[in-house]
Amino acid sequence: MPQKISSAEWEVMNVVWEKQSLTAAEVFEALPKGHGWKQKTVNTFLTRLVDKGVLAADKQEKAYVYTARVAREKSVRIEGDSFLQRVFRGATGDLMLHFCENAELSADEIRELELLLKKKKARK
Amino acid sequence: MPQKISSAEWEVMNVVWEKQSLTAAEVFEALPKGHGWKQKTVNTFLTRLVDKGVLAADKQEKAYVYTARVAREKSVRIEGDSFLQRVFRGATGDLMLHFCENAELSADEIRELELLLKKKKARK
DNA sequence: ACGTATCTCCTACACCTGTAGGACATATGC
DNA sequence: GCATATGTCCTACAGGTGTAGGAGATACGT
Repeated sequence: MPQKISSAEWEVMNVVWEKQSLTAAEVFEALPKGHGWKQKTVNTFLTRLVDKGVLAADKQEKAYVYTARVAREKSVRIEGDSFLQRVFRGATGDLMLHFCENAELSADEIRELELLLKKKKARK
Repeated sequence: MPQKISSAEWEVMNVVWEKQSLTAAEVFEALPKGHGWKQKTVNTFLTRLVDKGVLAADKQEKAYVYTARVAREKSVRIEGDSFLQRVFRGATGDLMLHFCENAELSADEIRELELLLKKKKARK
């Protein structure tokens, strides 16, 4: 039911989810520089996210404060499933192998993954 | 250099990569039913993929035969990186954990992953 | 050779996305 | 109170995407 979040909108949502509650100016400030987006552009993204029901805009004196209405986990699951279907036709194993091969993982991350796999095996 | 492949186009590419060389009608035939796409719609996707340089169209008598000009592995890497950045800000570990938690994995897949992780650890 | 089935080519159109600009309301410093 | 800064609202516009339709060329059966 939450509508699709576009690529640029994800950037915005990532900062909102992290910082919880911010004004448009604060979002602009917190965004990784390098996109080269103007404040106005960021405002557009915010408005669209509100239209999509992903953000709530709360008028405080002076300016709106934006807050997420959709949990990050939920959006990640939707986007993840979509990616999984599109690119790997739902084969999670293939997906995991791909990222496992094509990515750097810290020793810690590897340990954590091994643990998770062990638990998964045990649960069978 | 290959342009972005849209969601519907991925479906098409998936069958082309699998079957190697097909006509528009064959692609249409091979596509998972349930999209409800008309032949004309599929044709549009094929044309656009040719424009993007992802497919080659080869005029045989009667009809064009389409073939991939870009290796699946390459497109998967590009799309994968983009997804990784967008949703997990580049944190592969988080991505892996997400799919590990949210997905069914066969015993075989788990074994294979464990093996890969072990190799990765060894290579440090 | 003629009708019929195929295929391709060109065209369309609405909605989404990235990218803002300008007008107008409002708060703030002095 | 007035100029200035800040924020919101509405508008725009080109390129990408999903979704085809119709016209015209071509091959095929008889």
